[in-house]
Amino acid sequence: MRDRKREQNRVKTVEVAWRLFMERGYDNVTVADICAAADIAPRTFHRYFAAKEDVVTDPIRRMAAIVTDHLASAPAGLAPAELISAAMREVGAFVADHREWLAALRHVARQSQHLRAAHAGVPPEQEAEIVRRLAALSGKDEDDWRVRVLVVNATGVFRVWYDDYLAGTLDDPLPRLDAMLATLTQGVPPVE
Amino acid sequence: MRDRKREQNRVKTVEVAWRLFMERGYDNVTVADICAAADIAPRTFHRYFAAKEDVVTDPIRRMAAIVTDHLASAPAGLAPAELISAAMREVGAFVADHREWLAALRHVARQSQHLRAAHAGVPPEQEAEIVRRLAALSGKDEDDWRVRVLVVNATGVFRVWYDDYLAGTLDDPLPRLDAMLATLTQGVPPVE
DNA sequence: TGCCTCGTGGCAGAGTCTGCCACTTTGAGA
DNA sequence: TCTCAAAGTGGCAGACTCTGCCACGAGGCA
Repeated sequence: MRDRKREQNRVKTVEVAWRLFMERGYDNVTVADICAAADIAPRTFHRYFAAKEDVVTDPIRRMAAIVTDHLASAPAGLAPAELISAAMREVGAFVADHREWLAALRHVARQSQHLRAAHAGVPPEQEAEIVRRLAALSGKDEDDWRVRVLVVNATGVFRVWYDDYLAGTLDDPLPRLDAMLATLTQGVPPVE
Repeated sequence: MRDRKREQNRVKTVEVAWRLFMERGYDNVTVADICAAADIAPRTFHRYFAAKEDVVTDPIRRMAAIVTDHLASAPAGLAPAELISAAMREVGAFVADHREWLAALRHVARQSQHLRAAHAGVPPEQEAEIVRRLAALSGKDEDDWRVRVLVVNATGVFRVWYDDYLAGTLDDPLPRLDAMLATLTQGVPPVE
C-alpha cells in the first residue's frame, strides 16, 4: 500500500519535528533539520505540509474537525447553544485524552511570536464551516448573528479553558468547562 | 525634523501599498513592488514594518490600542463587562469613522488565505494587555477566567459585528453592536 | 566649522515555499 | 509474468520574505 507508507512517513515527520521543537525551540529548527532527521527531502516535506507551521497547528484543525463531525451526527431539535456546547465538551474530552502531547505543543507554540498568533484561534475556513452546520441544524440562516456569536464565543471560551487546563491550574477541568460554556446562554457572571 | 520625514515616508508607504493591494491583490504584490512605488529601499521597508503583513494589519493593532487607552482612562468602580463594552463601543465609533478605508482593508484581507488568519483576531500580546488592565481595574486577578472570557467574547462579538458592518448588511449598526455586547452579561438569546 | 548621531541603502545570506522534471516504486491489466 | 500507466519522491533552480552588517550621507549640537 502506497498510502500506508505515506502515512507512516507523515507521522514520523511529525514526531521528529515535535522532538526537535521541544529540544531547540520552533524558531531554531529549520525545515531542512526536520527533513534530515526524518529522512525525507525538503520537497517532500512541503508535499505533506503546506507550511512548516502546519506541523504544529495540526491538532487545532483536528479539534475543529471534531466539532464539525459532532454536528454532522447530531440529532435534530436541539438548541444551537446546546449543540455547540456538547461539541466543545467532546473536544474537551479529546484534550484530556491527549493532555501531555498538547501541553508540549502549547509549550512550543508559546516560544514563537509567529506561532502564538497561528495557535490562537480556529482557522477561518473551519470556523465558517462550523457556523454553516450549526445554522443548518437549527434551521437558521448562516448569517444569523446569534449563531455566529455562539460559535465565536464557544471557541473563545474553549480557548481560555484550554490554556488553563494545559497550564495545570485547574482542579476540576471538565466541570469548569461546563461552567464556562454556560456563559453562552447566561452571560458571564459578575466578577464582583 | 528627522522624525517628520520618517513619518511621511511611512504613511506614503502604507498608501502606496494599499493602492497596489487593491489593484492586484495582496499575494500578487511583492515588497519590492511597494518599495519601487514608494521610492524606498526594501531594507528600509523592513525597518518600518517587521513584516509585509503589518502594513495591512496595522488598523487591528490600532483598534486594540483604543481599547487599552480607554481602559487606561476609565473611572474606577465600573463593572468589567461595562468597561469592556464601553471600550468596544468606542472602537465601533472608530470603525464607523473609517468605514471606507476599513472596508477596503477587509476586501484585501479576504483575498489571501494567509492574511485572513492574521486578520481574524486580536494579536495575543495586545489581548493579554487588555486582560491585564481590565483585571487591574476590577481589582481581580488577571488569571480570573471570567475576566478573560469577557475579553475574548467581547473581541469575538466585535469581530462578528465588524464583519457585518463592513459588508454593509446592517441597518442600525451601533444599536446592533449594543445588542450584541449585551450578550456578554446576558448570554446569547435563543435562536428560536 | 567640525563632530556625532541616526536614518538610509546596498549587499550578502538564511530560510520558506513553489514549479518543473526526471527517477523510482506500486498496482493493475494483458 | 511482463508491461505500462499512475503516483510518490527527490533534486534543482528560483521567487520571495526577512535579517545582519557596513558604509554613506544628511540632520542636529557644541
